[in-house]
Amino acid sequence: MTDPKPSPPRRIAHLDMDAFFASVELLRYPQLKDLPVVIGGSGHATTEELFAKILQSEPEWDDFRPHKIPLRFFPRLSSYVGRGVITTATYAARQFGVGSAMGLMKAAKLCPEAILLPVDFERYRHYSRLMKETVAEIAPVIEDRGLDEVYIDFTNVPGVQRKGGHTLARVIQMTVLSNTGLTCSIGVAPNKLLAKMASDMHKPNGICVLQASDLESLIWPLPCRKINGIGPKADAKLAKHEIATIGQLASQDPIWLMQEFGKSYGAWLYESAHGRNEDPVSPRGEPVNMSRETTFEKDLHPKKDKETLGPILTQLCERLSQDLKAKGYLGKTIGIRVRYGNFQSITRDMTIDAPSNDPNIIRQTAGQCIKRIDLNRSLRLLGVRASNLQKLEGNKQPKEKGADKEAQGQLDLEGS
DNA sequence: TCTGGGGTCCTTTTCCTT
DNA sequence: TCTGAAGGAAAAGGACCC
Repeated sequence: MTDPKPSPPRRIAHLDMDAFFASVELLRYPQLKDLPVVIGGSGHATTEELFAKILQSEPEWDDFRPHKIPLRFFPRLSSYVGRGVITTATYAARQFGVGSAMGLMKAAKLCPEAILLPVDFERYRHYSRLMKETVAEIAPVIEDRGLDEVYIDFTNVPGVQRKGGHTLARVIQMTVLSNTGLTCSIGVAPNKLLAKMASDMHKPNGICVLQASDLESLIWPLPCRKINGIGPKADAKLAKHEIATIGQLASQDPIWLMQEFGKSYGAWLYESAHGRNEDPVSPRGEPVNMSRETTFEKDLHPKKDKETLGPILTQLCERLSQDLKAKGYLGKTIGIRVRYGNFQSITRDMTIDAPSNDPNIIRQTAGQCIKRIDLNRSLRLLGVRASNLQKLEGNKQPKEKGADKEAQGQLDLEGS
């Protein structure tokens, strides 16, 4: 007997919001449209706090509505002091050579007049939820890929047959626009790998439908880096072998790729270059780890700056504990991450007897981990991480062990 | 010279137990 | 008691993503 109903060929969509952070900010501050705006930095005030301060010194100004705030009140890049990078920049800012991941001090030299807005994750999360709820009402099988992206399984959604999914994608695009005020780009293809590349092809506000037969004409001419999973390292290694395009990658001997890049990654490279990918669209499961980290304004020395570092570590542990509690998890393994002045990062972990989300236990364990690093080199970054997570059932809180005396602000750096 | 903060996933190394 | 092999778990590191 044969299968009564052969499963239909997969149709997978990838939805990517257009310049998400910047677009959300422009919804709030439309007066910034067409101006150079960068979003980023770290540790500085929210825009609300900034404006509250500025408005205090301008008693005649009493219209607090965001879209009424005059341009002169917006903070400029030139006035930013400290470390930090640009998370995203508007097109007008990019014309000055300013772009994502660039240091703010460097960007300030290129475009001092650019307006600098702090990252407002709360607001982005709100729009992200709105977008995902909108999509899920039309096509319920979605996979979360961060704030501004989702994969959608179109295969069994009514209407997918029309124009290869183009019509359905248009419906989603229009509904997202109407519910959020934001535009997005959608790619539709036989799998996630190709759908992701397709969504990038007609940006912004575009739709691109790819068939398997488009591989040679549309995918193979693209640079290898366009494959989601080939980063700067792999790309540089491919370039050394004069493999620049996906087509060139596809023509390599798979055995050679596996020898050169490892069995698993090499095989994956070969399959990807041929447009093959069977990954299902699956809703994200439980988180694997949670962490909090911070980069210091200037490098701190574990011994000389002990009084400064201690409270920072304690605060990171408290924030991590709050995160774990808010999401209902316990961590069985607690670890730290440090980055030295030369950007080298190292980690130290420790598995504890009973999983916990207690700030004192996290602090105590992190202190033990710190003892195992080189304490004679200055640190640029310090982070705390909980992994081996276990879901907390109901509202049950774990029995708290006695608070450790050294958990209250002193950096635990010396051997006992 | 500059290089954030969350994450996921994978591979390699180290440590422990038998 | 020592030694070595084997296997698994934990720790460490790295690449990648948004």
